[in-house]
Amino acid sequence: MPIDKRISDAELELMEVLWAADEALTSADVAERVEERGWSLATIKTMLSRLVVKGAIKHREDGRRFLYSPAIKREAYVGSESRRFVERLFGGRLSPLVARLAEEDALDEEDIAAIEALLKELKS
Amino acid sequence: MPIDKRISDAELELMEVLWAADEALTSADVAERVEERGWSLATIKTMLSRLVVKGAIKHREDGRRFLYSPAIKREAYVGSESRRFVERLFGGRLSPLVARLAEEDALDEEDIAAIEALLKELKS
DNA sequence: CATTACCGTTTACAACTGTAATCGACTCGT
DNA sequence: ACGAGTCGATTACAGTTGTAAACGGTAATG
Repeated sequence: MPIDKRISDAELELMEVLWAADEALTSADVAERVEERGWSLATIKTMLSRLVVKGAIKHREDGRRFLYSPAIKREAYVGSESRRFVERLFGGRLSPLVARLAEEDALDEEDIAAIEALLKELKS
Repeated sequence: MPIDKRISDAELELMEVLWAADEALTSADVAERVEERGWSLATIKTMLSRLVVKGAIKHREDGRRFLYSPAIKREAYVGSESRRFVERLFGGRLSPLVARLAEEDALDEEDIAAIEALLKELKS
């Protein structure tokens, strides 16, 4: 199902943790995996609740804890955000984005080669 | 100078108007150019003030009106937002973004050709 | 000159964000 | 069984955003 509300920056970090996990996680598990952010456990619980309300994750009860897991796929989210982004700043076209990043030296050889390979693939 | 605060979605629409104009515009001029959004003039004035505070635009007095113009270049803004975006969702690499959009059929022949040309250019 | 029109500024207010303390309920160790 | 710990839920609170009305001053108009 598609997401109705947007996912904020901080929330996205929790999503990444859940997407990366192969199993559903408790809030404590999540906290442990974003420890470097220095968020209090309370903060993480708040964000998890908000993500549930937004429909981005779901939880299953396990005793008196919740086990959280993504309700949307990363590819779907990333895809819609990407479309939104190129729409917003580049009139829906990807090439001006590539041009801009190239101009900013934000592309290295490896990336260039990867993109070329992708495009070659596409044309077949 | 770099932007300290982020520019919101609605604000960006006003920025686009100012970037597109060849001369500084009054709030009424701006309103006229985003008429289709149905914003009240008051709303537009609020957003312009906020943009001034954010340092994204500046204004020059002309009698008792202000003439607004961008304080940052579109390329600079778009560049930093783009870097931020690929950083946030693709670990700073552009190729996965291209892959994702390709997967979503968000790329047409024309776009692909344009990107290939760009890359060819880059390698020389 | 009084009224009207038009400025930018100030104030408003709800939704969303970041960040967290507190609360009521339950469980676990001693 | 009692206190300590732990859960999720509720409440908090400032900053941002979207959206706009109200305000105070000046300029134009009749």
